[in-house]
Amino acid sequence: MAEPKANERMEKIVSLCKRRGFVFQSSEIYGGINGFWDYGPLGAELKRNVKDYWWRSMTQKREDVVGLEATIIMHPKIWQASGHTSTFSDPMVDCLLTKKRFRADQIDPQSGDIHSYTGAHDTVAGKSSSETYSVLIPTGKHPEYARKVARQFYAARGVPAPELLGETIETVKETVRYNPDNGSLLTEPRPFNLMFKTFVGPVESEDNVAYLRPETAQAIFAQFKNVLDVARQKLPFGICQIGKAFRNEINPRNFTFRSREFEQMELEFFIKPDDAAAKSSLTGGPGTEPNWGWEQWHKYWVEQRVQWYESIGLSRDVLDFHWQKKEELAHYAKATVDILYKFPFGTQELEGIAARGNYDLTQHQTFSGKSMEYFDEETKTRFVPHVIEPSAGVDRLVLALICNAYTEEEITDEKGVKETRVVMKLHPRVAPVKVGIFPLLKNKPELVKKAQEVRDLLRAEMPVFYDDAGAIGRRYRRQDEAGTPFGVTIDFDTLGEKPELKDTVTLRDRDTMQQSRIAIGDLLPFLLSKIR
RNA sequence: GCGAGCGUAGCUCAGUCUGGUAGAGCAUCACCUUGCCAAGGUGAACGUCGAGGGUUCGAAUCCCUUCGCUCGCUCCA
Repeated sequence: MAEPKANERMEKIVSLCKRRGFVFQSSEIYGGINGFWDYGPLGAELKRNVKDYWWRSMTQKREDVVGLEATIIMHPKIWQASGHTSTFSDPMVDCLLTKKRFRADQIDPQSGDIHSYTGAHDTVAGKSSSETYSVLIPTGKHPEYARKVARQFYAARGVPAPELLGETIETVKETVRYNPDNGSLLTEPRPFNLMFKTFVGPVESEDNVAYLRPETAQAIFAQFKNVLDVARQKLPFGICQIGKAFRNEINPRNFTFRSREFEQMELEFFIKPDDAAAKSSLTGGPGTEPNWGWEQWHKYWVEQRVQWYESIGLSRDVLDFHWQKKEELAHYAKATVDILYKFPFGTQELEGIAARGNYDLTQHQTFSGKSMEYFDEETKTRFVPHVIEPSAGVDRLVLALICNAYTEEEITDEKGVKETRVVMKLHPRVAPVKVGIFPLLKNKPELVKKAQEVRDLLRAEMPVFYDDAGAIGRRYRRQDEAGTPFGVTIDFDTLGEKPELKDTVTLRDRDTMQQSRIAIGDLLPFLLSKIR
């Protein structure tokens, strides 16, 4: 449960995101658009750092994963094969009395007597309604049951003491048009297309309907054979992709957490089926066992991913893990682990790591008629590879990093005055700006000149922010809110006022506010070691 | 999609009940001041009060519609 305090915290975070330029509402000048968000200067850097680091962790630091960048719009058959066309367009119906919503295909067929009315009026109040309405009751049940429900319906439409008009009774079998709970008529089924639809080519005809992808994963399966042919990889190996996905969420919520346009980082790690793996003696990728089955690979990837989160500042104690129970699993999944973050608005999923068997490749083999089989030279067997899928939401992760970094500290200065310091304790790896550079005083040209030299030295290698406005303490605090992990101040000692300190600067640590003296020549190696 | 609440300067909010042509604090910019942890001085800029329509001599304020945000329900592949 989100307590009021948690809600307050979230509001402060949203406010800081706007004030400092992490996140803006999309199309704000036109009143905004529900479920879409933009990243401002700091947010864009932060998100890019997250994606770059993930990409490097997958493709650069491993031998056994290669990248892919596929289009957002693909052949519509892909979504038939994946099952999205059917499961993403459930018709929904609402109860006309209670407004409760049902999936139309989940209503049990019922039989009984339908009592229909052409309207109702209340002569005393002088109100009437000509809306038609009907109620289903089991055959033989007293008609008053139906009339009671109908009176409630008309009462809710402004007829205080309704006298029912034009009652007719009809016996029906196997209807799904009535609410099983109270017999009330439901609305007409309305399609809920959770995939964004568009048309390829200038003519809007049913023949050229296409969809904006609701996930990036299917492109990996669809291109599996091509990648296999060119990448000189043997099982086990993975294909990863970062890209936009689109879902027409019924109800976007919780800031950027559930957006209609969002970005995913997905890996499909292909492995041998257990029986083929058991016969194997060749080693796979670095640090891997030759004959691991899907359970071991699944656990391996869960651990890999948790370590990755730790390396950007999300420790195990702010994460949560949910091993899905048998009955929660999608029918094709053998196991799924959700990695969750404890957001102020509740503990919510960042990443799902699913063991999907060979379901997806088999589906595409069936729908495309093209073989998805892999020939294992060692065991001389042919099979459709199985897959482990770590699938993470970039925007959710960025939001988690922002929430996790947001810190308010009570500071007591030397005069004993208390104040609050707001600091974004982002890990240096993902922080948008790595170092702030400040001349102690801006009206001393020699300080400014030296500070600009330091700025030019560093900005070739990392994002820096140069600031000479106002008091030095104020500049430090401004960078605290931006999450800049280090501050460098150029003072008169840098210029050689005390000869032994010539060409040294003050290095200030964001989290501890500790200051130390460091030679300008040592700055770059020091900073690079912290941000890589 | 339903219900409730909210929407006024970059941010936090007052003003709305009792219509009379928009305010505070912080932030921003310039100059002065500045000797390492923000809120000294002087000056400046900043809102068609979410949008549209209506009532009225006159609307931030009353009415209707709409968009957005929050919470609950629903949904969650």
